Amino acid sequence: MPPKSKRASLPPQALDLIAARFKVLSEPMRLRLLIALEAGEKNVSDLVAATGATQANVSRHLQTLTDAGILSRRKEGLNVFYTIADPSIFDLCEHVCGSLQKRLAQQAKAFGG
Amino acid sequence: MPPKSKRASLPPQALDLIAARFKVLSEPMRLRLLIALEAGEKNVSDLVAATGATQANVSRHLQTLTDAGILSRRKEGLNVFYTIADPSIFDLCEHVCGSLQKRLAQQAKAFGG
DNA sequence: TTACTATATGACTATACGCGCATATATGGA
DNA sequence: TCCATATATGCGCGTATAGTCATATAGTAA
Repeated sequence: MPPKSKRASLPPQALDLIAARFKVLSEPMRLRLLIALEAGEKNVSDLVAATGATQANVSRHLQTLTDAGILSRRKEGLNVFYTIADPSIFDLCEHVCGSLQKRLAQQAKAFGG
Repeated sequence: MPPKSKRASLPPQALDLIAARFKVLSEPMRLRLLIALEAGEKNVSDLVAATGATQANVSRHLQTLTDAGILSRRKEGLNVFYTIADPSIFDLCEHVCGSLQKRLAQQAKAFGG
């Protein structure tokens, strides 16, 4: 998103793209896959083991993340290895987490914690 | 999200919260409302005019954003005014936009643009 | 070739969600 | 009181999507 001065005139198309990006990150299982991949390249079987999900389900989510440009694929024999292609998403996640922590802390205080 | 060193041990519950946050931001209409509100407090009628959406639809999205702690409500007579309660979301949006621009530029170059 | 492994995908179900319509709930004025 | 205005909400529809199961595809080895 452009800086504030230009934001109000964003074409609807651009907002759709930004929203789509957020949507890709809005599934816990996909976040799990990303975190598992932060330590480095892994193949599908590794990710199935790391997440406890079905192989089919893992494959689908990996496809979604790859289509979004967040992951990249590398085929090697029978295996397919996935890597983080856009590390900036972790900045995003940390940002969100900070915001959530602040809010939860406020709520806790309001409750008398 | 915690820094990389602690990220791998995040409880599933935390990931659900983060994913939920992203989901709130994954609707173009909600982004439109946020951008409209960045200029300052507005009531529902203003936002209906600004977005061209139905009053019912605007009300629903405002509720979603308020429940997420992103907006805050202030009632004044017949009107209800909404404000950005968590300005940090704009940092998020800019981050996403930068990432998208980089990727689209690469694709354009790969296409011979 | 056949058998085996790793990954992807078609079909299906269940659920969630955005939207519109109508209506309910305030609040203020005559 | 009665009416108008501003906002919220119950209901239904259509669509999107996560998940599972079974199967297809691709690569390896014998």
